Parts: sequence; C-alpha cells; structure tokens
Amino acid sequence: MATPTKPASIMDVARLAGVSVPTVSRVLTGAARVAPDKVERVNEAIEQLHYRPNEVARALVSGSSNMIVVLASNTTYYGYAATIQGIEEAARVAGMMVVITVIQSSDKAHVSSAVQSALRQPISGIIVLKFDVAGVAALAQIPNTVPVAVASGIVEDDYPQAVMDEFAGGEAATRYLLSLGHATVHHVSIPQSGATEDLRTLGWRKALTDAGIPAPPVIPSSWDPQTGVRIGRELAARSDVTAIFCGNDEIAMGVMNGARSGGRHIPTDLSVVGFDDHPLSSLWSPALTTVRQDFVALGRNTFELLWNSIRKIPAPSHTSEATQLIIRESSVPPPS
Amino acid sequence: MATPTKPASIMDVARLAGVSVPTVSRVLTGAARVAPDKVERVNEAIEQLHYRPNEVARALVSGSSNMIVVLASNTTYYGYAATIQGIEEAARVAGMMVVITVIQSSDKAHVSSAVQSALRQPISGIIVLKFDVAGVAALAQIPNTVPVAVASGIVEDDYPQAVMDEFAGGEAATRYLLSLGHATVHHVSIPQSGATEDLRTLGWRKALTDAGIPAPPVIPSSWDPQTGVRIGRELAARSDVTAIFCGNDEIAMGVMNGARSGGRHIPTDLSVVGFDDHPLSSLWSPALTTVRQDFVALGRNTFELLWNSIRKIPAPSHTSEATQLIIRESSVPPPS
DNA sequence: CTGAAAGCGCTAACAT
DNA sequence: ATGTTAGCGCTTTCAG
Repeated sequence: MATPTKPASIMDVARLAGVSVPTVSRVLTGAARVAPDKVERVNEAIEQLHYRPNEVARALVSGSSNMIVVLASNTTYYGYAATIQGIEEAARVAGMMVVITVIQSSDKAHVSSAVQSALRQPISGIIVLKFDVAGVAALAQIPNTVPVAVASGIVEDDYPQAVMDEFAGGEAATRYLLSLGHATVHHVSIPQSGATEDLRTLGWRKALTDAGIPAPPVIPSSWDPQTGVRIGRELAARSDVTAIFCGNDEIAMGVMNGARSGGRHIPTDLSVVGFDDHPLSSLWSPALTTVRQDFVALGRNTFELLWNSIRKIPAPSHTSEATQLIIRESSVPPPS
Repeated sequence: MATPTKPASIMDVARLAGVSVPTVSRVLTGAARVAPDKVERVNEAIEQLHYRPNEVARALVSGSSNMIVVLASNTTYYGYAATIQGIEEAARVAGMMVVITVIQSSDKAHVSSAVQSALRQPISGIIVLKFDVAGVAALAQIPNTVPVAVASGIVEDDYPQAVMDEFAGGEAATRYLLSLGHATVHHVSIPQSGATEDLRTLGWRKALTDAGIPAPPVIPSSWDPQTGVRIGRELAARSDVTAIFCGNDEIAMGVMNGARSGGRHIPTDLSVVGFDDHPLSSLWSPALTTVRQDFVALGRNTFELLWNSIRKIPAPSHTSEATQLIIRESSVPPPS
C-alpha cells in the first residue's frame, strides 16, 4: 500500500521471467526477435511487477533525451499559450516531452539564467518563442551545438523558423480600412523587438505607400492593454484619426476603451482593427474586426522544424502560415 | 564550428586537469574538500572544455530527477495558463523543471495516455490542474507511489491541494447583487466536474438561502463562451431575470453578448457578475464586476505543496487563497 | 535466438 | 585529501 517500494527494475523482470536482462530489453525495444514463449513470460512479469522502463537509464545509454524546452517570456498571453499548446500537441505524438522555461524579463541576467537552466538539462532541442525582445535575446545566447527552432518573429538568422504571414495580414487590414474610405490609417504597434519594424507594421506601411498616402508616425504600445487605453484616450482628441489598425487584439480593446472614454463612438466615429483573433474578439462589442493567426498551427510547425533538425532530416527550414482578415463590426466607413 | 563534437565528459575534464574523475565530481558537487590548486586546475579545465555535467547520469545515480509534470486539459484558457506560470515560477527557484502534458479530452483513453506518458518519464512529482473533469479523471489514474499535488477543485481526496476560496467568492458576489435590490440572482455555472456542485455555485446557493430566497435552477454552461451567448439570448427573454452571476468571466462576456442581442441593455436592464478577473474584464464595456482570483499564487502554492511532499517535509497539506469582489460597471440596482 | 560482458557519465563507498 | 572500485538501469556488442 503506502510502502514506498522501489520500482521494479529490468533485472527483477528478467529474474521473474527466468531470462537474461538483455532479453527483456529486446522484447521491450523490439530490437531483435525473441522466442514467443519467452516474450510471453517477460510480458507477464512486466505486468505483474508493474514494471516501467527507467527512461533516465535509457537516455544515458542512448545519449539523447526525449525532452525539449520552450523558452518564452510569458505564458499567459493568448498567443504564447496557444503556440505552446501547438508545440505540446506535436511533441506528444512524436513522443517528446516539453518543458517550459519562462524568461522573467529581457534583462541580460534573466535571459541568461533561463538559457543556462535549459542547457543544464538533458535536452535534445530548444524552441524559442521570438515574439518579443526577451526571445531575441535568448536566441543570441544559445550555443550552436544544440538544435534550435524559432517560432514567429523576423527571419533574420539561419535558424529553422516558423512564422505567420503577418506582413500580408497588416497589409490586408490596412487596405481594407482604406477601401472603406478612410483618408489614412493610424497604427498602434506592438513592442519592437529588433532593429527593424515588425511585419504587421511593415505591411501597414506598404499598403499606405501603395495607395500614395504618407504613413503617419507609428504609435508604439506595450503588450499591456492599459497602454492601449492611454493611447486611445489621446487619439480620441484628434479629429484626423478615423481608422486605427492595432498590433494586436488586446491592444485594440484597450484603444477602443480609451477612445470611448475620450468621447468617441466605435465604430461610427472611429474604426478599429486588431490582429490575432483573440478568442474574446468576436464577443467584444462591437465585435472586433481582426486578422486571424493560427497560433496552434504555428506551434506545430515549429516543433516539426525542430524535430527534423534533431533527427538531421533534411527539410525546408522555414514555414509560413497564412493570416486571414476577419471583418466584423468595429470597422465601417468614416463619418461623412 | 559546425563540427558536431560530442560534449566533454567528466573524464575529459579529469584528464585535462590531471586528477581523478571523483575529484572533479567533488569540486562540482562540493561533497568533499579538494586541494585549492586542484580545484583551480579543474575549474580551468571545465572552462576550457565548456564542460557541463550530464544531468541524465546524475539523475541515474541519484535515482531522482529534477522534473515535475503538470497535467492540464487546456493551456490556453487564462486561468490554466496563469496557474502554470505560477508553478513554473516557484519550480524555477527550487531548481525544478516543469513539463507540460495536456490531456486532450476527458476520454478515458486520452486521460490514461497522458498519465502514462507522464509516468514513463523520470519525474519526481505530478501536479494536476483539477479545474475540470479531465483533471479529476487524471487524478484517479495516478498510482499513489508518486508524489502528487493538486491545484484547485473540490477538496475530496487526501492529496496535498491548493485551492482558492471560491465559496466565499460566490457568496460575496451573490450577496452583493442581492444588496443592490435584485429579487433573486440567477447562476450560469461552469461545467461540473464531480459529484457535487462547484464551490462558486455552492457559495451562490448559500447566499440565497441565507437571504431566504429559493435558488432558481442552475443554468449549466460549457467553458466555451459561445455557450454563454446562447444562454444569454435565452435569458434575455425572461423578464424575471435581472441579475446573473456567471461561473467565470469568459462565460459572463458570452452571456452579456447574448443578452444584448436578445434586446437587453447591460447593466440597466440586467446586471452581470463574473468570476476570475480575467485581464480583459476591466476593459470590457461595461467593465465587468467580478471576483478576483490569483491564479499565479495558486500555482506557486501548489508547487510548494508538491515540493514539500517530494522532500517529505511535514507541512500543512492544504492552502487556500482568498478571493476578492471587484465592483465595476456591469452591476447596478434592478430596473424599477 | 540468447546470454555474458562492456559501457553510457556520474556519484558514493572504500581505501589509503 | 584523493585515487580505486562499484554500481545506478539500461542497451549494445559479441560470442555462441
């Protein structure tokens, strides 16, 4: 019952079945044929002893573990959580375990501590969620001796990387707003994490340029929707802004909230478009027009990339998921 | 560079430093004193070889790993994600790694596959997120030979368990609504996962009983906010409902959305109160009155419980986090 | 087909 | 203080 008995080892099984240890190993791994009667005796012994192979010992022999780590700066934001869910899903079918290591902040110390902690483990690969600066910083600290795959972000290094077509998404959203008759589209961006602007912003810029409209200054936001609220309030005072494309849905919700408190009515006075298609976006009032991204698929893709790299299987080193404009109620033609 | 050199082993270090393997081990673990000059030579060798101890081998010797697994049915819902974040945070300072295993559904097969997969690993403990049926089912399948701690849920078994005072929360929310003058409070509940009702529902029931008001039938919802939308639409047609207490914020948002499309204005026609204090609740319009729960703290508490159990440190086996009613704009006195 | 022997990288026990 | 010997649980030669 509560006796903390040591778990049965392969030796116990061998003894009970009356065979040698390697024979048990053979029926376990299927590495070689074993006489049917012995197979049966071994299996019986396994059952009887509730034997489960010690993965640590296996890992020691094989020199590789079935563990990968995901480095992420936050696991509560929807995009992060959904991506991790996708990674786990794909990893599970491949028989790999995923350990989560969160990077507390983009401080060099925190990043380094996270990376070192990951490296200390018997891992066969690392996935970094390059949604933000912390991700970029982590990537830079990982030695190139361990397989790495990166999810999202700008493609700027030669790691296998799964991204979404955020450029096209930003472009589509902006083009759509323009087609509604807005003179221009303002952009509240997600935090920049590299030297260049993020792709959503770049897509927005492209659409504007194509239309011959000078891009107004980008309004940078943090990930915190409260920043969006402040920005929304400020923008509410400016009569020249009739359409805002936000870097993500949470920020868009903040902006709407702020604009509203600043006296604007949405969408009549002000159209707002988000990015991501957060699960609550369709419930929002007015229902949020947005660009859908499939984070779970992104996670799956990233794992596949890593998995190929681990097994040294030649394969394309990049994947790109399409994005999709979802038109709902938060966007209408400008007030006349 | 790209040479896939095998990582240095403790033997390489010993050789380079001109000492024996155990000596290297000793400076590594600090298990015994080593002559200063040798310590230095060893450290130099370690540096030079970029040596990092193989945790697998260590784990094999010590018979224990620094890995715990978290069993959860979904990692994208806010409450789940935040709890996991708390677990990871506490685990990290304790030097433990957190493996996430998601239980695809509450099917016996899926549950069993998740549990078995966890058990196959060299883990020193399991945390199950008992937010739902899948969690309950998983708990039932875990052999009592491995340390377990559970987060949330009804306290009904003798596992170490960290919960939140959801009962008090449900009671407070209901009492508050009643104090506003509502004749009764209807309740849209989260999915039941056990034989008894969940604590939020029980708290609601208690407040009603205390006030001498017969509790109307509970309206069960799924976790999917869309179910809330349907329920909201149905409820909108009933003039006797002026106040609704929802099992969580996402459901509340769905209910509000549905009620609105059913012609009700919120809060004037209908007061709605949620549960959790989802990050977006304060941005919702009208800002959602809710009961705050600190999921991150819950996660931390759960880990501490498991950690004590792993180290066989006697400690209280249960913790309870307080909840807090946050009054915002979605609740007002009933229409007169 | 199967057992004996070796070895994965490390720590613990035992000598010295 | 430090080297030698064992041994963790398993898989992989290597004989037979």
